[in-house]
Amino acid sequence: MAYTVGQVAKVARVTVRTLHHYDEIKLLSPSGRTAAGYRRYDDADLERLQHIRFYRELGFPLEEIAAILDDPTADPAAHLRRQHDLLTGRIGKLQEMVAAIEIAMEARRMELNLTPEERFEVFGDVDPDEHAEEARERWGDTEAYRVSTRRAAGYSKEDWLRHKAEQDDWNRRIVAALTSGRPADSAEAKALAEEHRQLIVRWFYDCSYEVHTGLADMYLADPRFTAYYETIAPGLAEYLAEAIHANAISRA
Amino acid sequence: MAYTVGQVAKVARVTVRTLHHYDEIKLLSPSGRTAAGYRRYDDADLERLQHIRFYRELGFPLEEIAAILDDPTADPAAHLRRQHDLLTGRIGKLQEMVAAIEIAMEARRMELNLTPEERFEVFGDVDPDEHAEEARERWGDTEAYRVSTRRAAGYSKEDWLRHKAEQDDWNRRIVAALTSGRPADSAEAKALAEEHRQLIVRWFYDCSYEVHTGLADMYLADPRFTAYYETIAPGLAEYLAEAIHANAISRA
DNA sequence: GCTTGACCCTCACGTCGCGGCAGGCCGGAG
DNA sequence: CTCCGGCCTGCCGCGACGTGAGGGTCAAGC
Repeated sequence: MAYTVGQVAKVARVTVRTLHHYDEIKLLSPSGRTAAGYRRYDDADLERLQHIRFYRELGFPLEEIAAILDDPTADPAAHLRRQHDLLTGRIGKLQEMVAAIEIAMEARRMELNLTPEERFEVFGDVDPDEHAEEARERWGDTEAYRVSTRRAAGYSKEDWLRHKAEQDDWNRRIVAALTSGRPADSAEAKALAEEHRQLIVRWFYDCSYEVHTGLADMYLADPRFTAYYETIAPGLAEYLAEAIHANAISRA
Repeated sequence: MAYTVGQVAKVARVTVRTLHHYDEIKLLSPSGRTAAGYRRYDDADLERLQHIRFYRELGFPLEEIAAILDDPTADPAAHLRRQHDLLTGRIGKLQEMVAAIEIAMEARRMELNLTPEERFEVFGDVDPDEHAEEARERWGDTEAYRVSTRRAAGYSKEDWLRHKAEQDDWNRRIVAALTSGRPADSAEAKALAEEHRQLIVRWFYDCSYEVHTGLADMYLADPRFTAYYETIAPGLAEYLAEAIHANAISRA
């Protein structure tokens, strides 16, 4: 029930120096000392340290942690609830970042560039300035920049032409399927959805069925992607999204 | 296409000082300067800054970020893939922490204490020491500590007795349902599952149907919780878990 | 042409959360 | 009694900026 600094450090995965520091700033002072001046920690100290570690892990400054832990109106259960909320919030934020990365990957794949503002949106809310004022320039005229980044991506010109040919071929075939009235859950449409996924895997990044259906939803939710598909054929975004979902389900 | 420090700082949500710092350590030097010595950033600089921000957000030291970004063998697409992987990894870690919090909440609810080692398990892998050597002492004899923490939780003695009565009543009724052979997806069992959830909500923490089914899985996966329910009645852990799932489905 | 205020520059010192080492005092095993 | 590992208290250093101080720059309005 009583532990030395070393023991505490080991079990809590912190260094002895850290415990000294916490003692110095009175964030966590051991409940007692031995005659020789050795720090003695008890179970309550360990519990406090666990909470400290938790908030620290989430990036809270030590001073704030002290305020949280010394708040007399918060019982232990409240701390657990708060931690639970914090975690789910963080997870949500990270999932948004994942979504942003997937957007970036798809934007790259479609040779569609993002404005600087869009590229940083993931890191927080934008102050509702103009924002879409200069939205026109995101579609055009940066051909030179595109070419340069394309070179940087490590593809040779021939690779790129081959990919473009495959992509064009696929485009033609899905437009044919759409205009000929084949339902989006038909075997043919599903096969085209699967080909779409394979195209991504071969040329860009590993795209599981889960990620693929995520993309499908994105095509509908994000006007930039919807617009991209709509320029190929009206109704294509929705058709493709449905086919992707049907394909994913039938492969599960 | 050309930005001043202030403009970059605004769009990237960093301070001017940070940009100065990145310039000092040559992590991100503006592509040019004006005659007066003003820093001028271009789109490529912004792209680099975006990556820097990303890795920084995930806690990477600047030096390492420089190494990652200056690695000539990594094309832009590879960065996106890497970032995607990093994020999903982080999410996984946070979800484990959520699970640990839920365990802690349930452990608290059941008056079951965790050993110090268990309490810190969430923060990383344990070196496979003895670990369960002294597992016996986690079940017993810390009555005094329990009482003290219970007081700290803000419940009065009467509150606690009322809760205990409710809990005992529920215990009796679910054991009756189990032994009388009522199927776990019967209306009666589902009602008892719902009561279980309400009991948690009233006395401990907000427990959605989602969290509730999470608990059900935990009762089966974690021997500590299984053992707890088994001591009340053999087969109860499984029965309750099934009833909780059935209840959650029928409420969805 | 001149002021004014917002923006930019370069030092340079301060802060936070420790890491790491020096120099010295315990404490139990042999 | 003597080790060796562990503990103690300074104290300096570092990474990633924050925060002025002291001074030049630029576009807008008079």
